[in-house]
Amino acid sequence: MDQLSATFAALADPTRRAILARLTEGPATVKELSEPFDMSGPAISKHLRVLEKAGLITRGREAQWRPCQLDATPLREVSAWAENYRRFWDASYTRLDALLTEMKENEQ
Amino acid sequence: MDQLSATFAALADPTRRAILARLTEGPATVKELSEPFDMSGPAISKHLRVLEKAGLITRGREAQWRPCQLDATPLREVSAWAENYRRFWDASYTRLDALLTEMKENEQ
DNA sequence: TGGTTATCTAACCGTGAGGTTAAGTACAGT
DNA sequence: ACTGTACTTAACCTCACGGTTAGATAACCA
Repeated sequence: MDQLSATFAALADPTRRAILARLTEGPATVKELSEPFDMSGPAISKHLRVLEKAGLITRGREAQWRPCQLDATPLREVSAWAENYRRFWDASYTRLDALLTEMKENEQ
Repeated sequence: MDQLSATFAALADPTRRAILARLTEGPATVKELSEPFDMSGPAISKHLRVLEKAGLITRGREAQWRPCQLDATPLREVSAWAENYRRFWDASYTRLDALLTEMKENEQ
């Protein structure tokens, strides 16, 4: 699976997006991350594994804790990918497109 | 499944992203969209169904054709979501963050 | 040493995703 | 009316996902 697909797949789950949102406030242990969810530990562990494989988090070791930290690097690609479609949803870009089309037609 | 999850899930497949890319050049029939892929018709039909349910394409009817058209509206949400993480990957934002942190520490 | 806490691994389960083939539907052209 | 083209539906297969429980591992604490 390519990087971008892995990133999108990781982001497709609301639990994982919530974990990322929590990590914007700083590192956290697995226990802390699992608090908000009515879900078993292993389930959270699996989500963290998915996020780690997608490169969205990194994990350390401190005694019996495995602190998680956000790594937003893959989101740069997501943002860049979406940007290529901005002109298809952004009204001002649409107007610009229309203007350019009109100019192109007039010059023929 | 919520809208954002559906959008991310739809984008997680490279075939579907390629279809969207093709549709930026204008509407296309199912046959045209399936040309680049070594894949059966029904497989493409399923991908189009996923894209349609995610609101990323709209479909018309013209005789025996079902032309597909890009609708990038859901990508606005994707872009907005990613923007919330920009400061975690963008170097200039990182420097700004560091500066703000330093200022905050100094004023205490 | 024993007990508690944090976390992961293993085995399992139900469901849905992504693919196939075969058959059905709908329209066009002759 | 017949044939071909475009597309969908139905049935099926395989496999990965998201969850579970039970047991293993590792570190701290008394």
